[in-house]
Amino acid sequence: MLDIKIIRENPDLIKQNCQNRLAEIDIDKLLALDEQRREVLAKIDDLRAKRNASSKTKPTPEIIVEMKSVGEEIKKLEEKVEPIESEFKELLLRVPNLTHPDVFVSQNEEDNPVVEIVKKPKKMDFEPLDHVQLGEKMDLIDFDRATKVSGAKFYYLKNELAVLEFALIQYALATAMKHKFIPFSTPDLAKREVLEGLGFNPRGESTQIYNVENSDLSLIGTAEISMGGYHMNELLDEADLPKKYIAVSHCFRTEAGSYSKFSKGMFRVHQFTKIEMFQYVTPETSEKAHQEILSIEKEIFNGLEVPYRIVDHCTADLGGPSIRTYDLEAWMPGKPNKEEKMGDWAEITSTSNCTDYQARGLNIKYKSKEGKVDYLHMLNGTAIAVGRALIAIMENNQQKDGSIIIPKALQKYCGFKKITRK
RNA sequence: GGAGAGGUGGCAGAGCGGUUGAAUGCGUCAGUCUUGAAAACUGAAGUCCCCUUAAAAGGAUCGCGAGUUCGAAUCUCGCCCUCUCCGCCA
Repeated sequence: MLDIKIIRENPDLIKQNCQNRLAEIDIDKLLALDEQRREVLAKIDDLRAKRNASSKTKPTPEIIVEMKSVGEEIKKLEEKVEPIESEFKELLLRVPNLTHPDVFVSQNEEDNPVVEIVKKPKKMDFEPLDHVQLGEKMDLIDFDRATKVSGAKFYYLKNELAVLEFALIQYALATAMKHKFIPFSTPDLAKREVLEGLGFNPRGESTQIYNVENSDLSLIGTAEISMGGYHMNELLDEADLPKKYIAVSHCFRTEAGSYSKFSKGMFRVHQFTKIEMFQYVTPETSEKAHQEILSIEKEIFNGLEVPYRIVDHCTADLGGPSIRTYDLEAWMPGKPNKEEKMGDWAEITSTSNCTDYQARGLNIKYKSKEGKVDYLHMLNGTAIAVGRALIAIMENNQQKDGSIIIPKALQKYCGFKKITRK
């Protein structure tokens, strides 16, 4: 969450920021609620001071009577603040983070500037199949039985593709570990307070999150949740920063109301495996850490030999906690673009600098060498989202006969160089 | 799932209705001493809220939430978590 003090002191800036980011939040109402709650809280504090003072001396019968009424007054005021407080908090949680000054301001979500086309798509001298067709032809994915067992937007990986999932995991872990990231395998469920602290809204109307019945647990949509919650309510030492983690988890998303035409097959599903980078850093180093995560993402996808480009989210497309987000978009020859032609760029990774927004929500601080205590900065970034990486590899590396060449970097982890069928 | 014990400051650990924000030890920081360090001695020190240019004052905080009471770390209830034993299980 954002610091209420910043909102109090810069209401116009915050309003403009909300507008740029398509966040419809009534800041005036938030500030009015803030004022109201502080006013009542001040009264409560005064009454409590009175009570505390009296309970330090021996109580006379008269004082006991007087304090009894003070107690009732306090209770009344507490009941009065309660709804104000909860409405205030609910509103505050929805205010997005500030925005990095270099982010392109646009209210159109499609306006993400392309920073760099790192590897261009290669021309194919045959009509490429999409990953669904390839999966069927080479017996690698079973959508129909997944639908039978689990419903729409699930899949079974089969044969070489099942092995490739684990090869991708190992490759992603190994690459990040070269950069001193500590490997993790995480819980796939997390408590509501963790989700909320990180800026996810598990019970909102259009939530992407599955909740577990009769509990306050949710299925995580990303290991950002399990790794972001990892240091909740902790005070870290600056000497121990940065904390660099690389985590494997399953990810679950309801994908309520999402398109199907442009998200065919394995592209947008309810469950997938993802390897995620996460960093806890000092405020001064978070921009550098963000660039580091981006550069590791590039290293990983250079190794996978996939054509890709980098985009820098515009204000309209930024998630609430992030001040800046870069995506890697891979070229997918089997994905139709808006003009219905085959081949389009599609998001395969995303890295965000969430500065102190999540740290404030989860109460994670660090103690500097000088002894100062402050919220630290938190960043996340995809190493590999397995499903989408597989799509990119399959569609770009397919041969005319439907066989698929495995990138060299993966061969030592999966033990084969090509997927072929007689 | 059943039985028992327990959750107190950075850590360990007292306190079990009123002057306790909390003994004591360890650790941390500053000072004295020392060429320097260690030891010893002296002193400082939690976090959050509110109000402030600042300081001071005030409030909250002893797992979380509710209750009893003039007054709760201390009593009651609910929840969460940890440990020991039993059962079950990959």
